Amino acid sequence: MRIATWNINGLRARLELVKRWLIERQPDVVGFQELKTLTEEFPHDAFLEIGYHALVHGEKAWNGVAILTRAPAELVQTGLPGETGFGSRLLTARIQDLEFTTVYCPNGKTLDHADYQRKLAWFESLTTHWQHLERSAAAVLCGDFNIVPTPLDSWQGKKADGEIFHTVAERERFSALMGTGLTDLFRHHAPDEQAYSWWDYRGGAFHKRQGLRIDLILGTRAVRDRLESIYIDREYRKKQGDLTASDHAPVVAVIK
DNA sequence: ATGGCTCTCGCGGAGAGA
Repeated sequence: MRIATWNINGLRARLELVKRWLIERQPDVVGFQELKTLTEEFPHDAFLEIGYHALVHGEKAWNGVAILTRAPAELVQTGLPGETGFGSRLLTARIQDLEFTTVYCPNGKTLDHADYQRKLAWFESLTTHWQHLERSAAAVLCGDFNIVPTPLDSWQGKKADGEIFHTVAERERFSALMGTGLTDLFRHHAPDEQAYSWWDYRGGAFHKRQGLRIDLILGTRAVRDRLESIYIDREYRKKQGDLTASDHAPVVAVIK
C-alpha cells in the first residue's frame, strides 16, 4: 500500500500536475494540503476519471485539505475540534483497517505575530485530539507540519535554531505530539539523511539544495512495523513543461 | 538582507506562504 502527503499550493493551479503524478505514482491513499478551493468546487470528476475518490474539507482562497483513495473511504473527522475558526486544516478517513489523517498545520508567520501563539495552541489541540483516538490501531498522521523537527531537517542546520519553524516552543509541541506514540517514518527509515520536502520559490533555492523537511508522514507502531520504504518525490518539485510546481514535494511511503 | 516567487481575489495591488 502506497500512502502519500503533498502540499500542492492551490488545486486549480496544480490540477494537471497532480493528475499526472497520481497516474505515474499510483498511490493508494493521499493527503493533500493547501487546496485553496471551496469544498463544493472540488473537481471530483477529474479525479474519478483516473480512479480516485475524494473526501474534501475546503475553504475559499486559503488552507483546505483532501484525502484521495482508490476505493470510497469512510469520513471520520472534519476539522480539528476546538480550532475550527483557524482554517480548514484537518481531515480523517478510514480506509480498511487504516485510520488516515491529513493536516495543514498553521504557519505562525513571525514570532511576534498573534498567529504564532495560535499555532502553538493549535498543536496542543491536535495532541489532545490525537490522544482521544484508539492508539493500538494502525493510524497515519501526515501533512505539512510547518515545524522543522531537528537541525538535520534544515539546510541551515543549527544556524536556524530559534527562527520561526525552528523554535524550542514549536519543537516542544511537536515532541508532545510524537509522545502520543507516533514515529516520523522518514527519519525512522533514514536516521542520518539530510533531506527536504520544501524549497523557497525564490533565488533558485531548490537547485541550491536550500530546503526544509516539514512535510511528514507519522505513524503508530502498527504502521511503523509495516514500513517498507519512504521517499521524497523531488521530481515533482520541478516544473514540467508549462506546468508549474508547488513549493513542496510529495512524500511517499510504502507499507506492507 | 529588507520576501528576490507563486497563489488567490478580482481587476490593482496586496496578503500569505515558510
